[in-house]
Amino acid sequence: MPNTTQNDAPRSLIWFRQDLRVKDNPALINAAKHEHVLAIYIFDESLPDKAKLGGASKWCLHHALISLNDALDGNLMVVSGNPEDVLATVCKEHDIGAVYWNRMYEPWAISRDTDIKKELKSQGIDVRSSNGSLLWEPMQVLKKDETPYKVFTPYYKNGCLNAAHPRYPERKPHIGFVTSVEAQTDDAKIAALALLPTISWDTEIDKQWNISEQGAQYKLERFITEAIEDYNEDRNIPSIRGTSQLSPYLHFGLLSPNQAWYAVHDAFDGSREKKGVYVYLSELGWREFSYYLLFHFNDIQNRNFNKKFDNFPWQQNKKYLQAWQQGNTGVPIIDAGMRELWQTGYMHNRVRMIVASYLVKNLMIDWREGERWFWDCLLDADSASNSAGWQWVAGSGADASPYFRIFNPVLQGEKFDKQGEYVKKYCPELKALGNKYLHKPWEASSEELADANIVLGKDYPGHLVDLKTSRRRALDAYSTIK
DNA sequence: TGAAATGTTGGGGCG
DNA sequence: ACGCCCCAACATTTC
Repeated sequence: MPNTTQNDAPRSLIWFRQDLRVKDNPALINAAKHEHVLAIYIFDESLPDKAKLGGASKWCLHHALISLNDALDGNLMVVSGNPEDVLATVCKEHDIGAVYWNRMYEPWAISRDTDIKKELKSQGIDVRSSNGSLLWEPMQVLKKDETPYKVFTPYYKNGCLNAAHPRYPERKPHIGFVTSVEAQTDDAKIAALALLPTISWDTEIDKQWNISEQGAQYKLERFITEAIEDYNEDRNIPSIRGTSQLSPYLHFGLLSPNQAWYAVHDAFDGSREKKGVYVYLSELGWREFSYYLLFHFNDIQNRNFNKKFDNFPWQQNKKYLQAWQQGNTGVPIIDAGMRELWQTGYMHNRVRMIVASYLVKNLMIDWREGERWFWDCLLDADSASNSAGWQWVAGSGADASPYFRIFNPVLQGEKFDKQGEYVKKYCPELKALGNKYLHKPWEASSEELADANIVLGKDYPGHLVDLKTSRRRALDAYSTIK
């Protein structure tokens, strides 16, 4: 940080939030320059509804905290409460002279942090925030006229790629901890936050995800050695591991985007020529763009970016919404995706787009319903990416997919899940159905269904809505607002 | 990071 | 050999 002299208070505090790692953590590096460091995580249950974690997210957080505490040799103080009160008390009790954190960009977090900064400063404490979760911060990328970009490509190419290079990842600093019984934590103390589910739906998830800083590094290495070269093609196929699967780690900051960005760059000698490399880096760019939009146009979580959509005749239909949520729409690729989400807390990206298009267009249900369900169910739930993604699909977002671009889930299934491996994994009742009707069982004859031991409406649902007429209906609705 | 509708072309069957 | 029709296959436009 230029032109700032280091505060020479002997004791500093680092407030961990969504940066649960010891490597490449700017706030931790700053805090560690002091003789003694108090590390704290504050679990706040009084957050606004929009910010309250869903079950899968909580599960992730639990493991992330265990991992962080471990990396800090048991010196992560873990408490429940209101951050403003907790910080004021802890700073007093432990004679803290400087407080550090990495910035968050959700509007509620910005206003909370602003208040806390003011309060702590009034107590004579030095407070500094750093950038620990974005490659380029929203305020530093603007058009020539000083206004924010609204279209991805110029934002990324002219704004980001021409700006100063992102920070190169830094090492874990040497840390001298405050010695205090109160600041010592064991696993039981983290367990007491009750972040784990009371019924154990998480055994499957447990096998698939190693939520730790080390686990993030493994995933990143696997991605670079095994998947990135064919990323451009393979990322579309839900039955294979063609995507990076780094989103949960990025969300909680077990991995910084800088670590991902430079690991990929360095592995390919700094060249972006390989298609998969270029495309992956631009996916990190989309993540940046989501935060950028959230920062500059801060109501994208609740409001249509494109105001025309305020008049869109969304349908309220509990039955349709529930069928979608439970994976009982009768459209195999949709149901497989929604069941994957429910069972594993994750959904393949291609399938996320397909199920979102189906909800918003074929069922004509408000994107906010989908956004809320994803928020509740996803391990990697992230309000910036989630709201930007849903608005993109709905057509109401900045640089969105045009409304008339409607996915046909049958064609998408036939294109990206040819052999039905993905569908059959989550809809095992369709196991014996041949490829011809696998993605459209409602068109199979009763003999073919009988051969596959399926009675539609009993073993597997009949389809909720006709794809052709519901598509037509959505287009007609769109013409009323354009 | 669509899909359907519509338009164009060219080969082959056929009188 | 020729024109006509049909219809894939591909291209373009439209939603």
